[in-house]
Amino acid sequence: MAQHRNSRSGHKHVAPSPGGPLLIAPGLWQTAAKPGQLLTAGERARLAVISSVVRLRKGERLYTQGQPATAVFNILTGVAKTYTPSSNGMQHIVAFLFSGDLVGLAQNGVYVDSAEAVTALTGYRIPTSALEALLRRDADLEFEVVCKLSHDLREMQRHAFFLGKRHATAKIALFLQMLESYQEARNGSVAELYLPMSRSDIGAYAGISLEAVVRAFRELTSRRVIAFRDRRHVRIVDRTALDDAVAERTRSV
Amino acid sequence: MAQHRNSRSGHKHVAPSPGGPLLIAPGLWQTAAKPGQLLTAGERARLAVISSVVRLRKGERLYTQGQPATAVFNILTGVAKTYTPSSNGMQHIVAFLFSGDLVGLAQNGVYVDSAEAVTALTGYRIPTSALEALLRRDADLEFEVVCKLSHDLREMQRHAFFLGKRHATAKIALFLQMLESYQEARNGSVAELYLPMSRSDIGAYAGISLEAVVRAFRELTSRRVIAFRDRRHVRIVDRTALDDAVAERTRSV
DNA sequence: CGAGATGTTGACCAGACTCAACCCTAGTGG
DNA sequence: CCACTAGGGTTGAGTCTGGTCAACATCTCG
Repeated sequence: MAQHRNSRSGHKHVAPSPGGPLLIAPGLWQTAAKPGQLLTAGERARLAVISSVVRLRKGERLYTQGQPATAVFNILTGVAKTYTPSSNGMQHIVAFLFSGDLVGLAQNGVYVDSAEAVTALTGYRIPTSALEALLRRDADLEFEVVCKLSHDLREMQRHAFFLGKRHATAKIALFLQMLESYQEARNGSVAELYLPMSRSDIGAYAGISLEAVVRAFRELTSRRVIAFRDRRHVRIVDRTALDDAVAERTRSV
Repeated sequence: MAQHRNSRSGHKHVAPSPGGPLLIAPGLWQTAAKPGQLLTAGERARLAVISSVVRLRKGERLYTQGQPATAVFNILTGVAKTYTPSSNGMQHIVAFLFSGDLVGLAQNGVYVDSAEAVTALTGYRIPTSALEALLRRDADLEFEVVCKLSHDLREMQRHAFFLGKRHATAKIALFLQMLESYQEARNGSVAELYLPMSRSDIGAYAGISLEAVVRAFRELTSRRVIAFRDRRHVRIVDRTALDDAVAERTRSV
């Protein structure tokens, strides 16, 4: 792998080798300073040794539900989704995955869902056998994995909470808040949200039809809570009103 | 390390010693023989050293959302629920916890939800500081925790899937299947399901009103899919029809 | 420039929520 | 042993959201 590194000017070149896997999550029991990258340089290097880089185009599969789970994936850039088939041929989206996330949950050696790229994607492919061996040797690294899994668990709980909302508008409002916190954790503050996924993906994630997604967006737009620049870029205009929408009460102007 | 300290007077001591904490989950990457207890006797003993036994009556709190997360709980007997406040003073139930489960998820040192006993409860209270120290020393034990967290993550995904269902009957059918798999993993095969929680708890878990819960139960009963012995005991009569109900199509017979 | 995919809008209708009444059942005290 | 009570549980009537279907608009890419 790429060995020669420039001197300690503090700058790493990104193009060929991004410096190893990335795990992003807030602290668990420590009141961590800032939610950020969990791994030390050494840990990233050790993980990099056992992993390979993957690149996928939009729409390509990472893995398929029911197949033998030979690897876990760590996303570097781009967005992925995991999904399971639902009732009428539709798919239920389990999660959207961003940089610093781990994908590839297994049970009894088999993937429990399918994953595909929502945008162009780069990431690491980490074989499970090497990963397990490494984890059993390196308790500190493994502890970071525990933190990350705990974080993912909380995120799933938020998703569940969100699916429990009755009104489509509340779901969409919560979805926007979720996206915002994701993008803020990665890119710092954002003036404008980017929606990489299609309307039907949002619907499949929120548990509503894509028409309901559109209606909810229209509702929030007409109430001057959000404003679209184009179909993929929104700005949150009135944060208080967005909170009200999440709480499922109509804003009393 | 201290070996035997359980003869301390004044401290709660379990008469029929349960042998230490219990972690129940299926395998992750290995095609494990049987989904069962993950910990070795040694691991259980090491955990027991740092934990204390707790006993709660029905309705008592384990911990409260927002308070400093000083401990994790491991359930031995009984049922607990975790919940967060929802819109209109209602509560959204995040999960029901059974024996072999871990409760007490934290973020930045603070509990992310509240937990209380649904039935009389016994369990272990494991202080986070001692737990973290132990995990960082014992990678194999920690790996079991990784497996358990992965399992919980899958369970949350099932819950989310379940909340995405449109029809109340489908949700209730899925809820029954979930309860069954829980009880089978613990007690072996069960001829009859026990519902320890109230109808409103089921509604708060399923994201529907308690009236809808009742109506769904009535619907399934009148279709001869299930049969109630009393309000807390159900028997699954027609498994195929139950699957059909989960898939949100009416049975064509 | 055209064709297929994606996004938007409207009309209609089924199903779940709300509200309000009533029915059990377990637990209490006479 | 029984009457009483409080809390959950059950049922019904009316309202309203969101699903479905169908038409149309817009975008993307060859």
